[in-house]
Amino acid sequence: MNPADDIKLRADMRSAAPPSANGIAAELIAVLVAVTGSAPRVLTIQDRRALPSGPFELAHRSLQSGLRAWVERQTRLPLGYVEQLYTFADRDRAGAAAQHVISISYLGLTREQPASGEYEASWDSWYDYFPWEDHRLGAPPLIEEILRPGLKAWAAAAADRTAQRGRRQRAAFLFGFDDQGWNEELVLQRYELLYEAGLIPEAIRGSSPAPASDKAAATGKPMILDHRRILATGIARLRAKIKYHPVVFELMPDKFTLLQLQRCVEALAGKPVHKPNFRRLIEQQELVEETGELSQDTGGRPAKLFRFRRAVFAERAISGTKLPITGA
Amino acid sequence: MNPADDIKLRADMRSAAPPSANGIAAELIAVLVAVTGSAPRVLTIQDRRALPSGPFELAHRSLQSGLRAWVERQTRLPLGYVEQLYTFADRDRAGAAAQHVISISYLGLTREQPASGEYEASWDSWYDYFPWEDHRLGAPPLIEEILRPGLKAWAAAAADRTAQRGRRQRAAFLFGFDDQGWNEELVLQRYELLYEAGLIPEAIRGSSPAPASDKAAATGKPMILDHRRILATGIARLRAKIKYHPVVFELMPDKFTLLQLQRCVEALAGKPVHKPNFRRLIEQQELVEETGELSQDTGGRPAKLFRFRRAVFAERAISGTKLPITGA
DNA sequence: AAGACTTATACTCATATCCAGTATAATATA
DNA sequence: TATATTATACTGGATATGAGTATAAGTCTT
Repeated sequence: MNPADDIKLRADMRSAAPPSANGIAAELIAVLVAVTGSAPRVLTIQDRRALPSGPFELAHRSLQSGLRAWVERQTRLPLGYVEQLYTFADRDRAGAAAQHVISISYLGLTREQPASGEYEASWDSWYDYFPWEDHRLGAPPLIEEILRPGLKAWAAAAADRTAQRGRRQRAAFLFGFDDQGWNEELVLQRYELLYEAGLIPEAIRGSSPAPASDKAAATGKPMILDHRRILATGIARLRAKIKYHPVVFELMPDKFTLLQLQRCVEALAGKPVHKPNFRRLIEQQELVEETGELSQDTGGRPAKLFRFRRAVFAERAISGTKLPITGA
Repeated sequence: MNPADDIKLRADMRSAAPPSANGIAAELIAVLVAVTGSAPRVLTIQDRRALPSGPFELAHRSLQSGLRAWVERQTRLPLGYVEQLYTFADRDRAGAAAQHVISISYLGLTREQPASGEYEASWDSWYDYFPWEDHRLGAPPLIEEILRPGLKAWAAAAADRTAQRGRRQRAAFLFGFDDQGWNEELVLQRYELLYEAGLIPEAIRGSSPAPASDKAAATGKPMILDHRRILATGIARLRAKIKYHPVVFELMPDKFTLLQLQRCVEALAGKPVHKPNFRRLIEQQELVEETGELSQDTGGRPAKLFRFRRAVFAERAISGTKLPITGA
């Protein structure tokens, strides 16, 4: 890809240090997540086509604290939870220009804030980028209508019969064809399958994000370079994490109803959750306590407001919690 | 690339490639694991005080393939499974010299080979470095005899009563005091607790690994810099992984008995496994198939030899498997 | 004001999973 | 021949999990 592009992308977020003759440049890429109501959101820049990234600075004690400081300075968002995702240095990921760049990606959770308006940053539903991942109202029609035929064609194009069968099985397993069930954690694997099958615009080398067409919309909004892959990694990690780690609360306001909490989990998991079981697990584990107040804007019977018991966080953070999201 | 670079598996580990004026140096650190009989082993160099590391080279398509090539050339070990662990760039991790170094650590599984004798590399039981992690014969006495008093003193030294209580609880939870149960996955947390409590020699800044004393032996063999922390990360990751991913087979010879497989799992988990349940799960999932042969050197009734069904690997690698290791 | 509708909250039940214990078969060794 | 060691098979019980149903307490519509 064209170096000029690359610079411009980050005109707003400060440019990464250019690689010197001997050394290697390092940059941080952040997947910042918030949830508003029932929408899982991710912070993007550059007309929603890029994840925020910034140079690695040596001024900080650790990578993590460096990222934290950088994000909080740029967006004024208080970061609740930060976790390293993956480090990339693939030679072909960005063409010649990026050969000497190491990208360290992070997942960060925050409460959405109107702030961060500066730098043309915006919060977008992550299902804009992965429309096939939202199964809260059942499997999205586009899977049967567009992805399945596309994957079928790709499978048929394999060299021999064994390879064809392998491709079909892989596609069927990942996308839950033939009632195989939907495993919401396989976000990255699904994206990479579609990529391999040529259904993702980014897969066409050197192509700049194409203008939106109907078909393109079905395979999700593109991003520059491999940013969509990094986003997929972040979503997958978060979906896995919420099952045994009380990180959901980092995304909630101070006071919330149990249904709000459930909606938040559903937004992340992309799956409906059984209400009675959800409540049973939450209360059983003593993760929350009543505030004594009631929420009036439920539209029905007022709901009790709860607060996360920060006290348990320390212990539960290491021991783990449970949420009723079926594995496969 | 220059072979001379890469060669030495770093005879003198201290200095990674010197950072240039503008750039940053990157290095790879590998936690290579094998299992012999009932001993979980890790490949070390430098008189068993360091993990193998090497420079990051730009010649490879990806970080992962770079690591693979490097390890296989250096040790002649076929790497079965490779996974990225974590990327460190902590400013204080190695003193001033390493300020500009980014370390990318990897976990690699292999079948142990007498090879790799070159470069003073050796295979050591990882319980030499973490003697408190081996609970196959029950909790090691050193926990009650040495660690518990040490942790108790550390807790008492906290500022106020609340902090004291917090420390006590954390220690009790991590080490399973008062019958809280042992969670084998918390390897890193336990190491860091001991580090924080000043019970780990590496915690004393600038101290070179002290000569072995009785007490030092109880807190495990030291390593240089933060290598022991990286090893702890690798062990923790592997212990978590074997529960839902069929990676154990990467450590087994082609043909094996079910008891050998169980011993391997026990070696990694540091916990005994219930034999009937273990066998049921393995066979139920059709992970293995009989070879038809029998092993005579069991000492008792000859055992059937099994072989891993590589066919399932592809699917199971994404869907997951189960092993009967109790979580906590 | 009545009825419909939405949401909160509580309870029950069947099933799957998992843990643990026990029994028996086949071989080596004393 | 007796004993120890290992392989292999079977059985019961506690617990977790998934799904369904019922009732209470409000709002909204007509």
